[in-house]
Amino acid sequence: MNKIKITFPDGAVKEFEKGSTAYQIAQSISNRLAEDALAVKFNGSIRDLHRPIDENGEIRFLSFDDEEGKEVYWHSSSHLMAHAVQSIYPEAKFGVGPAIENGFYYDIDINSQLSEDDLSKIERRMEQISKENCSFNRKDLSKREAIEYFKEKGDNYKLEILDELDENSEKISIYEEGDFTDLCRGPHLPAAGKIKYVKLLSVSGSYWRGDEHNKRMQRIYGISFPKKKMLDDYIAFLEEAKKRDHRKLGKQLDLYSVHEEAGAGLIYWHPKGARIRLEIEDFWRKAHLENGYEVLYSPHMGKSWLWETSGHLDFYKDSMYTGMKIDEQDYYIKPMNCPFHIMIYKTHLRSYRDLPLRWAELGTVYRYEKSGVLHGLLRVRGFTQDDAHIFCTHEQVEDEIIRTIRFAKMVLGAFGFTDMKFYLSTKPEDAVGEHDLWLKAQNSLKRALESENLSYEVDEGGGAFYGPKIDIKINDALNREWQLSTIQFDFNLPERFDMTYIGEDGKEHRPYMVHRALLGSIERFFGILLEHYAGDFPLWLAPVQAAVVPVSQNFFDYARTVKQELVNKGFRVDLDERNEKIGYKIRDWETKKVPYMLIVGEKEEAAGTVSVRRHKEGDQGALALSEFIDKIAIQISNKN
RNA sequence: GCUGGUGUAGCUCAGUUGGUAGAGCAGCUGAUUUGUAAUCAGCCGGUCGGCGGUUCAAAUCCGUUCACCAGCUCCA
Repeated sequence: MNKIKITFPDGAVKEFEKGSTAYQIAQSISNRLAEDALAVKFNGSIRDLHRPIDENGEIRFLSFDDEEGKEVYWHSSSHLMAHAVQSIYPEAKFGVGPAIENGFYYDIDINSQLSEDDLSKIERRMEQISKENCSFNRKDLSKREAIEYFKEKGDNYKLEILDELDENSEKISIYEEGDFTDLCRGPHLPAAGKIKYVKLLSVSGSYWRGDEHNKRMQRIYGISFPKKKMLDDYIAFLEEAKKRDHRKLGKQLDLYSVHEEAGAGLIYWHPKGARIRLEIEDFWRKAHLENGYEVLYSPHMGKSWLWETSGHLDFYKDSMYTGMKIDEQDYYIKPMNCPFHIMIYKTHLRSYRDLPLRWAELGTVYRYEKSGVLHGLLRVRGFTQDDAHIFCTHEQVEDEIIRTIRFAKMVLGAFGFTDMKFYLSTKPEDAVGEHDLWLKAQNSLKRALESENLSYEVDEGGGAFYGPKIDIKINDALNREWQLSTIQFDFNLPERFDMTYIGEDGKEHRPYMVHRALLGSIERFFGILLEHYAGDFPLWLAPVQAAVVPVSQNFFDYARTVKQELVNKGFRVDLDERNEKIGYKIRDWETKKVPYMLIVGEKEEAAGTVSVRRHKEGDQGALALSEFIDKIAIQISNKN
């Protein structure tokens, strides 16, 4: 048989010569398809467009709109970049160069330190090579041949990779692109010419195989697109993200600070930042009390007994702040709240009738984070978790998980996060607890997600050592993903602290324990929220909700009565009594991102109105003060 | 923690080959009494991140330390 049958995505089946390439197949359908395709998926596996096809099967052509097509595009781009680097620095040796979520990188070993200027040099060289449109040619070698080849080149990195490849199961392939050759599994674009718009973003240090004891390499990050508009949009996105950086906005809006002299990773909340935090916490507390939780407070430190019992001193001592001696006893600052909640649990003999217990605390903890990982509010050394522990019976646990998921959706939704993804993490290798228990727990998490009709991804082996978990990630206004909520089983602590309850049968049983945080930490959540809203907080969170701006000193009296009335109604209002022109004041309050300005002058005083100016929108015209009050009261209750 | 980079006034930033620090904004004072994104003038403000060294002389060169930035690793 010299014919093969190819099935297309629309169900059509056509015959082709055996050994036809995917490119030829595409061409026979339409030249357009052949031009747009980046690679193909044949019988479920991705391949180059130019590899011959010898068997019947299903074919799908991948474009830049497909995640997989994008990956091929960016992976080929990383090869193009390496090619360009090699032509400028012939002595360069290459590590790995994969596609990543947004673009690609390549680890490069050269002696000179690369700068921004060098990046644009490499960029231009890439454009040149792209114009030459040299093709990516695949060659299949045996492992022996490949080793021979890279030995000759003196390329130890590739030899090291080859060394770990399984001789039998994998055919080794290399790709040639002009005079550049690289060990690679592929697939690749047909030719470099498809890579049109390239931006090299940064260069930074990395290590061979990510191990700091190994040789240091330089990693160049870049991104590329087939259309100019796509690149422009991406660059605009980067600029927007930079503008929203919470560290920048935090300073600009006077929300928080960190002090070199006082300790890295420790956050100082200024009045306006604290005001927002207060609103977040008030909402949080009220929501918990309304949803069957009770609120606890616990100490910031405790004797070493707590941490020996919990196991933290064994497992996590390096992340705990050094203990201190008080009355010949060792004390530690708490890195988590759980043992304290367990202490409260154990103050009574608990009955199955008491369960479930849902105990929440805004608990401030301290963890030693390595200096290099600190990052504004997102990674700090002292932070307040919106922690809760649910103690329940085996029968109750599934309902409790469902309740928690619903509650999380409500709480996150209040902050404008409605786009969320769910992840189920299962048993890791170094787990504690019986396998049976794990399976049961994982199944109840799974059933909870499914009964709520939530689609989720499974992270095999991604659970904590003490239990499986559900994580919730949200997408912010720039469509960036952040992990906020986590719901975790714990098989470890109930055992270690010997927690029990008396069941219906009059016997002692071990309660189930579930940890959960919805916002994660208040600090980190605040940073994410700040970037999400770009500092334009909704009215219910805004530290100053309205500024009363008199046109001149003649109207200060009226302005004061306006302010007072709003303050009496519980709104947060500033009065601008500065001796400045109105244009100056408006500009100033706009830059402070205050949601409303109330301009008052002769007309307003005579009519008992205020001229309303909405932040970013401008003049809204005059309203009677009472009308304005009604309007914002509604807005606040809708959390807009 | 590791690699590279950065650190100058409250903020944003200038500062030539080493000769002893400057702008704009903010702040203060005065004039102006203002109608929807910057009124004018004057003044105040800096151990040039800290410590140590080289030098007649250091913001500038060297060492060290702290902090920040990008990334790596890590994130119970």
